[in-house]
Amino acid sequence: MRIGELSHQLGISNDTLRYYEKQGLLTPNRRNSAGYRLYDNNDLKVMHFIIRAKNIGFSLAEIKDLLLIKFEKSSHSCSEVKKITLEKRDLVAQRIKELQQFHQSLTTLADKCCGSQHIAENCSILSVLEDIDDVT
Amino acid sequence: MRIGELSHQLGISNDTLRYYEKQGLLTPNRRNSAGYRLYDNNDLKVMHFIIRAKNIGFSLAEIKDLLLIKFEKSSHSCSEVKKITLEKRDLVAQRIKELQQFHQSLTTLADKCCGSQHIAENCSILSVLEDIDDVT
DNA sequence: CTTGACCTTAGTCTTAACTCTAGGGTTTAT
DNA sequence: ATAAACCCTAGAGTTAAGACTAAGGTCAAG
Repeated sequence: MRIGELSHQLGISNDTLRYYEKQGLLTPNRRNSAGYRLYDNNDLKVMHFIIRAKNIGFSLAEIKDLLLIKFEKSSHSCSEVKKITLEKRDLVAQRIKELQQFHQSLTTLADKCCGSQHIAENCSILSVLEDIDDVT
Repeated sequence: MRIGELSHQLGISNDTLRYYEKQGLLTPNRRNSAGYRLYDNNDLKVMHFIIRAKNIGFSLAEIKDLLLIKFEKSSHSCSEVKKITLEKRDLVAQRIKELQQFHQSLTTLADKCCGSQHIAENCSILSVLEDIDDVT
């Protein structure tokens, strides 16, 4: 498929795809005679991965690292790969924990807010900061 | 406390604190005779909140929104506040789900990688994209 | 009473991640 | 066969979130 079709499927712009290519994230392996980029289904999958990683908060440079994680036919580099992967995973786990705390904070806020009208004057993010700090 | 002490406690720069003030996130309520900013313990708490929200991926503009969430002495605005809060919370929940999927993907990758030597040639992020897409 | 650490504002610079523009070639539908 | 829709490259512009600089005021120690 050409760039327009891929970008449309992904809901991103052609410019973004070309930018990612420039950053070394995804280069389509073929061009047609006119020089148009030709993407395949694997490219689509890779882009899904990239977009997901980006939403999670990885930078393009980090995503490039992730995409470059590969077994290099030696057990040495393989264990290195595993180490990197587990480090990234721990990072993700840490973020999950933080998000869960934040989720709890917002729940606390929503509960205080309007749940019972008579404590409505406490209805502010600032009023739950202590709860948040307790969790942290 | 003055700006230097606060920034030191938080592990951020004075510039960042002044920048946040410019963006309307946190303005210390007092200055000394020389014009130095004077922060108190509540400011410290608010900054902890801001930093946590930022780590989670909220933009400064969004954090400002969060900090402005307040009960306006009318049940109408209070229900509005609750709506906004729950929307933000849903957003956080969505991100938690995505992160969990990503965590699973990285686990799958690490397991494939070096776990048993004979499948080591599959040791690449790309080789688990299908698993990821199944989850998605 | 001066030296060094700290603070002020205003303004410029940087980086990441796009986004847009100009100027041109290609494909497709009518 | 031509207009509309698509694609190309190179390079400039934009935004967020700071970091840095200049030029100066303040404060505590020796």
